Amino acid sequence: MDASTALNIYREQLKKYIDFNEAEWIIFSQHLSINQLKKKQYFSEPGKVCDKVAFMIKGTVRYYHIKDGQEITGYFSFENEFVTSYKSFLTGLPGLTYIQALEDCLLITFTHRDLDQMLANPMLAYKVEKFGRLVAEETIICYEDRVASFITQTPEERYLQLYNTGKDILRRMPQHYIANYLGITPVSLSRIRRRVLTGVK
Amino acid sequence: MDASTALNIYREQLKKYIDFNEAEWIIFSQHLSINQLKKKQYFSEPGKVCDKVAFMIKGTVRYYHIKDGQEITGYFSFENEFVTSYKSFLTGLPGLTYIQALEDCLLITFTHRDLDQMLANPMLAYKVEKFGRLVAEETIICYEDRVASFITQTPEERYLQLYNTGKDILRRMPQHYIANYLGITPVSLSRIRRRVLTGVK
DNA sequence: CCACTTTCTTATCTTTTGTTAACGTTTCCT
DNA sequence: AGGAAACGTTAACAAAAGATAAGAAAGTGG
Repeated sequence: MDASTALNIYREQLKKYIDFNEAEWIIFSQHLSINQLKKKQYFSEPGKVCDKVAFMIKGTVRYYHIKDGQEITGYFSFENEFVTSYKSFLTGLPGLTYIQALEDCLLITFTHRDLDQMLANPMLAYKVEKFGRLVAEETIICYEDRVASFITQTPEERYLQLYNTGKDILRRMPQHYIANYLGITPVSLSRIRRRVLTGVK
Repeated sequence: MDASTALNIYREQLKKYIDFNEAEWIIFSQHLSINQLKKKQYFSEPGKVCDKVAFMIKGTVRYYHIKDGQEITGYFSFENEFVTSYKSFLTGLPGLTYIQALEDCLLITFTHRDLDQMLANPMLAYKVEKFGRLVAEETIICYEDRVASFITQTPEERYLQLYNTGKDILRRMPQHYIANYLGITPVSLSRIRRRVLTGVK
């Protein structure tokens, strides 16, 4: 895929949040970069500041932490979703999360510095503020549901909910990553699946 | 406390996000209401749209769901924090959460309709957009940490972290609410506390 | 001030999850 | 193609959490 196709996809997807006119888009797009990741490359690593927000044109990433020498996968991103270590990006402090490409990825990114420049530009400031607010609000809604699932549901119920709504994750991610995502071990998820899918035991 | 004192506190606290000049504040504050809740009254209830964002001047609330006839407390808000059922407010759809006063509360609120009016007012739009973005981003950071705690920590580790950083919750909330907040039962938290605080068993 | 509710702990028992290890299968890499 | 790594399941055991109930302590509201 060439750069201009990718940018057009981005512009189209952004209409969900904000509709730039031609003049605005010319300036906005000057702050964008194309970023390609080979499988297993990192978009972000613990100890480093994640100073970019990416939009996934093609590919998938997973977010994971290391605890006691073990990888624990907390999240995934797919096509047409944003990718960043939000807290690190917003605070400018080093993050704790690996963000790793699971397939070759094509990303469109802007840096925090570019964001600041856009917010300082009267041509763009208002729409970029709105863009930021809407993306942040959408993110909050996802988190609200996710936290509620940890508070009110058992691991088995979380799996069933994912089974009914999370086809992308189930289809495209290995099961031991999904187990982490649900807050349980891979062995435990294997047992839950036997209970749920076969009715045995 | 009288209304003007409360509004001054609000204005002062908002400086963390945005600094309104006199003219702006006059307009902004016309969209604010004072809202008092007696202990046990509800700020929001399941099945109803939460169409207000509140700022807590005085008091505390808890957020809870009902599951299988049981209350499950998911969150708390204290003085100088925002209070809303974010998803319901943003989508305009009925929420699932009770937000209940645990003490008599003094709140400053604006409705979604007022927010729309402010965003439509060129005098305020830019600063209110920014205000919304910054509050949303702060909320995301809290959620990111909270989800990480469910993914990477055991209930005991979550309790210890709260013990080291969450003095307000520990000091002001009954233990069975805290248990829910940590994603466990009150009985289980009582056992964890014995293990942790006495070293027994 | 007294009854009533709420809160917390403890005990017992059951269920679930974690841990570790083994095994077969699939996928990956060169 | 062939060796290595990754993946999913299962088993056995230990550890933890859930459910339920009982009782003590603290707080609440007439």
